[in-house]
Amino acid sequence: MKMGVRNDKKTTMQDRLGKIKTFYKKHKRLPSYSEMLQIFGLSSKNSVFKIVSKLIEAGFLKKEEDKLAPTSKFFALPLIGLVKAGFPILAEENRDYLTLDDYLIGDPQSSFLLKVSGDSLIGLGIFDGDIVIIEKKRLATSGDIVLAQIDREWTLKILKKDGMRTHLESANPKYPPFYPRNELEIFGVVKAVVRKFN
Amino acid sequence: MKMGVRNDKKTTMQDRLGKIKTFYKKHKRLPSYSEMLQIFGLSSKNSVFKIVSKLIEAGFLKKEEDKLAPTSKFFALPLIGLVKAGFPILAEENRDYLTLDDYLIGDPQSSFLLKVSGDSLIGLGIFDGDIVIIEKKRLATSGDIVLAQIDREWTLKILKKDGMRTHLESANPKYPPFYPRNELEIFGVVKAVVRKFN
DNA sequence: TAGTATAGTAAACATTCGTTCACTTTGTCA
DNA sequence: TGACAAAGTGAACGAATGTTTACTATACTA
Repeated sequence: MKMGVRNDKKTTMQDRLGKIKTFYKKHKRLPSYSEMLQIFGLSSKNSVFKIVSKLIEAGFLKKEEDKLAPTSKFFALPLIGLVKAGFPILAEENRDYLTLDDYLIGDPQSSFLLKVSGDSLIGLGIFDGDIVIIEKKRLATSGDIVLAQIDREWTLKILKKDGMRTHLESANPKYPPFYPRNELEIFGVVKAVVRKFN
Repeated sequence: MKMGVRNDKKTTMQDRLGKIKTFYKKHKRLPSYSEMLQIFGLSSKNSVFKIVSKLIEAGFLKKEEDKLAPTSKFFALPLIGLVKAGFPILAEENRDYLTLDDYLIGDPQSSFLLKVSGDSLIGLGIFDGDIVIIEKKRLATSGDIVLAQIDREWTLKILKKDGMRTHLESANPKYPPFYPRNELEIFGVVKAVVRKFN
């Protein structure tokens, strides 16, 4: 059996990669070679050296300027498309990889999260309790979901520019459009929404 | 003005923290002290040493077993609640911090992402093009959103157990419930959903 | 069964690491 | 103006780092 060998090797490698991932998740950094010694239960640094070399070859780690660092493949989750009837839904090939943080957050410096309350945006699939990622900015274009202060009251709504005037709308037929009496100040634009089940 | 001093200091610190964050985002690791020298444009390692000490005090970095590592505050985005009329929406105090990856992904090893196609779950706020986080498992409880194979066809639906029988439902009145002719095999449970706008 | 690649051990190495000490410069407040 | 804290410089240090070389044990292949 030709594949037997390669699979055994692979599982061991995956095991070790898993141990490194666990370490990384806990410590937010890669273990040093000495630490890998303990993690792997080995006793020669050269063993670690070889293992790391293979992980670099496999594309999970990399070196830049002699420093070891994880690649994006190290973090990313496999992203698959739902092929209607096809089988190879979890096959190794044709996989994309995606890191949620990178995918969702453009500029971390100017972003923050907001826990949504209310049902005024259910039409856009934003429910009570969802968390939206907001990018701080004072300008937005018509159709953007904005965090704004309308006549001193904070709200999360859809920005609509009809000619000269600007107003806010809900995504729920229950609520009427909001026309500012005096001020309408925009503080940020919703870039993404996330929701956890259970 | 008492605050003037502290604010000036803070911005400098924030600047430097920002530079470290930028480095981290690019290299997926913290810069060494020598690298910080370049990043900060300084020329004595001891300067870096002092700066790092302050960042540790401020709670952005930490040491464990003599190794420098970022804290969760280093990564996290501020999470705020929408106080109806209150002002201090972006105030430093009373802030929660949240890392999306940690928040959304429970067990990275057994999780993968799936790009949703179709409108069968719009009732749950899961739209065409959204990405769901799925945890691999073969068992689920009634009400879970599951990735399943029903009579050889892959689908993402709500699992319903009515007594002995098990079937799948949509979250869209357009579609009828699906009762398996022969087989119904569960492959994973949807733990979260994310959607990017624009 | 002999041959050979794979995995691990052991010791030695220069390099880089973070830290400490002593000193200088800058800026603020009384 | 003088005093004092904050911010930065420069050199020196032991300790830990990743890498190399040489050797051993295991296991698959022919």
